[in-house]
Amino acid sequence: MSATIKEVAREAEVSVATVSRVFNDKGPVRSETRRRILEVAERLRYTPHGAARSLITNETHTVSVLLPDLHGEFFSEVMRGIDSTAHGSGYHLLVASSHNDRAEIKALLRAMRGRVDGLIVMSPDVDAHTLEANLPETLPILLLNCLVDGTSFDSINVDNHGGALAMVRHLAGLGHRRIALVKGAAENYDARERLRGYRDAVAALGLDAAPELEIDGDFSEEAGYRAGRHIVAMDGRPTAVFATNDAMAIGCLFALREAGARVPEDLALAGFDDIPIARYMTPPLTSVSVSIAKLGARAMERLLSSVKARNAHQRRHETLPTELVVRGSCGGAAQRSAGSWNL
Amino acid sequence: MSATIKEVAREAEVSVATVSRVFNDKGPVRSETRRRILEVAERLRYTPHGAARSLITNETHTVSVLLPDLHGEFFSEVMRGIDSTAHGSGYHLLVASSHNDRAEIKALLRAMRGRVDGLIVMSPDVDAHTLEANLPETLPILLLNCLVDGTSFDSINVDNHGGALAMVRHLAGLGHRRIALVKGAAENYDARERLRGYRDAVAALGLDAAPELEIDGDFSEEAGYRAGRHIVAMDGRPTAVFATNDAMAIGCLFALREAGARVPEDLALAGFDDIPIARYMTPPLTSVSVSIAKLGARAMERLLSSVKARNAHQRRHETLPTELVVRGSCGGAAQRSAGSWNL
DNA sequence: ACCGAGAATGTAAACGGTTACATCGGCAAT
DNA sequence: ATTGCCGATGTAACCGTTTACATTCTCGGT
Repeated sequence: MSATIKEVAREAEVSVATVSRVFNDKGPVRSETRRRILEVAERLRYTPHGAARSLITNETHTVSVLLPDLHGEFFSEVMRGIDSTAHGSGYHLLVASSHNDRAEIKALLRAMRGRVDGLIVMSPDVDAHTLEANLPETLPILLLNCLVDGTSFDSINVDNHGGALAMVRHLAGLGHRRIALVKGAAENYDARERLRGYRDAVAALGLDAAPELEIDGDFSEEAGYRAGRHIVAMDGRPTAVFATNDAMAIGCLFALREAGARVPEDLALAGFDDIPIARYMTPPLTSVSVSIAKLGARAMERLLSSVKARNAHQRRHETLPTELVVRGSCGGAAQRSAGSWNL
Repeated sequence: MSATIKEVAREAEVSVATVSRVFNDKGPVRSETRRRILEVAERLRYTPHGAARSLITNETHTVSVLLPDLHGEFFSEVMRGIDSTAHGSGYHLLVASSHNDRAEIKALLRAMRGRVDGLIVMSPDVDAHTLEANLPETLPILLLNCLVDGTSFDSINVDNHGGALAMVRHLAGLGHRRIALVKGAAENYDARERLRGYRDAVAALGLDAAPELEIDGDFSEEAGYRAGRHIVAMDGRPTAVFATNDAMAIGCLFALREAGARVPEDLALAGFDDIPIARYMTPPLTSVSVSIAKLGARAMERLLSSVKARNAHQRRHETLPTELVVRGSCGGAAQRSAGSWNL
C-alpha cells in the first residue's frame, strides 16, 4: 500500500497532527516545517486516504446520480451538465443506474451511506417513499424530472406541459386541426405531463379531439416506428404528428418514409427534447428544446448548495422553461440558413 | 446521523462483532440471535457505513472511469457497457472527466486513493508516466483505447487499423480508385491508426495515393463540414469520401448536400464508429461498427478480474475486432430490408 | 460427573486520518 | 525577572467498521 500519514510524520520528524495541518492548510505551521513535510510527502508519494478522511470528517466530496437506464443522448447530456459543475466544485460523481428492480434500488440506496454527500435522483419509477425509507434522513436529495406529489424533497422539473402546449399551438398556427400524439409510457411522469399539455392545447384551441389521435408509445424508437405505421393506415388520417420525444419521432419518420408519405408535405412531424441528432435529420426535426446540460448543471448546483447548508434549508420546487425549436419537419416558414448548421 | 453498529448491538443486547457477523454472513450465529439483530437493524434503519468499512477492509467496491470529456454517443454507449457489468458484480462507478488539464489530472488521480479499487482510463492524453507517478502502484488499471507504447498496463484497443483497411477495401470493391480520407487530430491515437489503415490499404490495392486526398479533421461535425466543402471544390475530385468517424461523416454529408452533390450517386460516403444515428441518416451511413457497449463491458470485466487477483496477474493487451456495416451511403448493393430498421 | 470439542459470542486492536486540548518556547510589556 | 500571550507543535481520543483471539456455553462421549 501507499505511504500513510504516520510514515510521513516519522520521516519528517514531526507529529501526524502537523502533517495533517499542512495538507489541510489549517492552523499555523512554520514555513520551514511545511517545506520539509511537503518534500517528504512527495518523496514517499503520500496521498491522503479518502475513506479514512471521510470517516472522521463525515464528508466524502462525492455525490451520486441515480438514473433509470443510461441510454442515449439524454443521459449523456445531463451527465455533462452535472459533471461540469460537480467538477468545478471539487466533487466526485458516482453514477448508479437502477435497472428499476425494487430490491436492487433499495440495496443501491442503502449502499450510499458513508459514500456520498448528496443524491440526484432521475428515476421516475423511484417513489419518494422508497427514498425516505432507505436513506439517512439527513442526506440532501434532489429530484430531477421526477413526480413530485406532496414530497418535501427539492426538485427540478422540465416544463413538459408548457412545451407540449407550445408545440401544439405552433402546429395549429400552421393550419393543422387534426394532430396525432404519440404518447410515452403511461406511468412516466414526463409522458403524462406532455400528454396533459397536448390535451389542454387541443381543448383551448378547439382542435379535433379524438381518442384515436392519441397513439400509444413508450419513448423508444421502435414504438415510434409502430406509431408511424399505424398513422399512415388510419382512415381519418391526421395532418400532423407530434411525437412526445425525439427518439419516437425518428422511428416514426422512418415508418412514414417507408410508407411513401413525405414529411412535411404530406404530414408534419414534431418531436420533443431536441436531442443533437434532431437537427441532422432529413428534414431537420422541429422539437422542444429542454437544454439538457443546463438542467443537469442546475441540479448539481442546487444539490451542492443544500449539501453545504447541511440539508437545513428551504425546500424548493423549480421548473425549467422549454423552448420551441422550429426546423423543417413541419413545413411552413421553417428555414435554416446555410452555415448555421452547427448551432 | 444514521444508527451505527454499536447502537444496534446495544439494542439487540449483543456485541458489535456479532452484528458485523450477521451483516457479512461470516462465522456462526445462532439463528435466533440473527433474527433479533436483523429486526433491530431494520427498526433502527441501520446501514453499514461505507467509508468505515473500506478503511478496514481496504476495498471500496467502486471503480473509477477516467475519460477526456463525456461528449455524445460514444461516451454514453461505453458507459452503458461498463456500468452493466460493474453493476452485475456489485461494483459502483465513479466517473471523472479529466478536461485534460495537467495539474487537474494529477489531482484527480491522487484523490483516487482510498476511494476506488480499480481504474479504467480512456483519456488518450493521459500518458502512462503520469499514471505511474500519481497512483499507488498496487491499483489495477486498464487502458481503454489509449496509446500503449511499451507500458506494462493492461489494455483494450479497438482494431482501428483493421477497420479502416476493411472499409477502403470495400470501397475499392465498389470500383472506387480515388478515395479521400478525412483525418482525425494528429495526436489522437485512434485517428493515427485509422490513417495507417487507409494508407496501407491504398498501397496494397494500388489506389490513387495523393497528399491532397488526406484532408485534415478533428473528429468534430464541424471539421467534417469543412472537409465536405473542400472536397466538392477540389479539381481532381475523389469519387468516395471516407470520414474517419461518423460525426465528421455527418458534417460532411451536410456540406455535400448543400453543394448539390448527391450521395451516393455523385460521391460515396463512409464513416467509422457506427453510432446509433448512422442508420437513421439519409442515406443510411456505411460505417465500421466497433460495438462500443461491448467494449466497455469487456473492459470492466478485465478490470474486475485484476481487482480480484489483487493486481498480481499477467498483463495483457487485447484488440477488439471491428465489423463493416454496409448501408446505403456508398451505393452498390447496399439495401436494407424493411423491418430490420431497429437492429 | 467430567472432559473436550465445537459453536456462539465477546474483547479489543487495528485501519488512516482529524482535531480538541495540552505543552512548550520566545518575546513584549511590565 | 516575571508575567502573559501567541505561534508552533505534540498527544491522544475519536470516526464506524472488521477480525484475530479469548472466552463462555452446550453437549455427546466416557
